[in-house]
Amino acid sequence: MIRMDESYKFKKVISIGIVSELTGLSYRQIRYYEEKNLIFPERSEKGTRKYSFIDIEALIDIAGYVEEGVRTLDIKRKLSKQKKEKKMFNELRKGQINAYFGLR
Amino acid sequence: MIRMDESYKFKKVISIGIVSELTGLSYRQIRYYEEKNLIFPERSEKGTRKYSFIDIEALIDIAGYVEEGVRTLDIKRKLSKQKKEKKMFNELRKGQINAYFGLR
DNA sequence: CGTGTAAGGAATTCTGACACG
DNA sequence: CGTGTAAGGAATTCTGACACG
Repeated sequence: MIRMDESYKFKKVISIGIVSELTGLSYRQIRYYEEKNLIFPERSEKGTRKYSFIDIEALIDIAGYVEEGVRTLDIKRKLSKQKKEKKMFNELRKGQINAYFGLR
Repeated sequence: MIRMDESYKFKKVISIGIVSELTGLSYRQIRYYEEKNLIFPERSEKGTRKYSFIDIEALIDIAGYVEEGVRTLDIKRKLSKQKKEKKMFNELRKGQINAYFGLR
C-alpha cells in the first residue's frame, strides 16, 4: 500500500524481443524456461507473449543457475522456496514496523 | 536513491500495441502526439517504437487535455510547466526530509 | 488541427520438428 | 536435458499520403 509503484514491476507488457535484449537470453531459452514452468508470461489475444520486469529479473536468476549446471526442475524448487522465504520476510517486516510505530 | 524501483517507470520497453491497449488511444493518436513532441519514445534498431510507463501516464493526461479542446501546442506548454513544478516539489521535499532527520 | 484509413513493405513472434548429446 | 536452427505462417509496426474540416 505504501508503494503503489511496485505494480509496474508485475505488469505484463514487455514482448519477447525486449526480454531477450534485457536478459541476454535467446528466444529459445526464454520459451523453454516457460515450458518448464519457471516463468509465466501472459498472452495477447492473438498469442504473443507478454512479460513483466519481475519475469526479467527471474530470468536473470534462472540463467545464473543454469550456468551453474542446476537442472530446470531443481531451479523450479529453488524459486518456489525463495518465494516462500520472501513472503515470510515481508510478514516479519510488517510486524516490526507495526511494533515500532504502533498499529494505526 | 531510496526507491530504485522507480527506474522501471522510465525504462522504454513497451510497444505501441500495448500502449494503445493501456491508454485506449489509437496508433494514429499516439504517433501524432509524438510528432508534436508531447512524448518521446525510443526506437529499436530497426525502427519500432518503445515506450515507458511514464509515457503511458503522460498519454492519458494528454488525452484528457485534447478532449477538453486544448491544442497540442498548449498541452506541450502545460506539460513542461508541470515538469518544472514537480521538480520544485521534489527539491522542497528533500529539504524537509533533511531538516527532519538531519543530514547523514 | 487532430484523426481515420487503405497500401505496401519490413520487422516480430509463433509453433512443431529435427539435431546434438 | 537444454539449446540451436530452418520453415512457414500469422500478427505487429512503419511510413507517407489522401481525406475531412
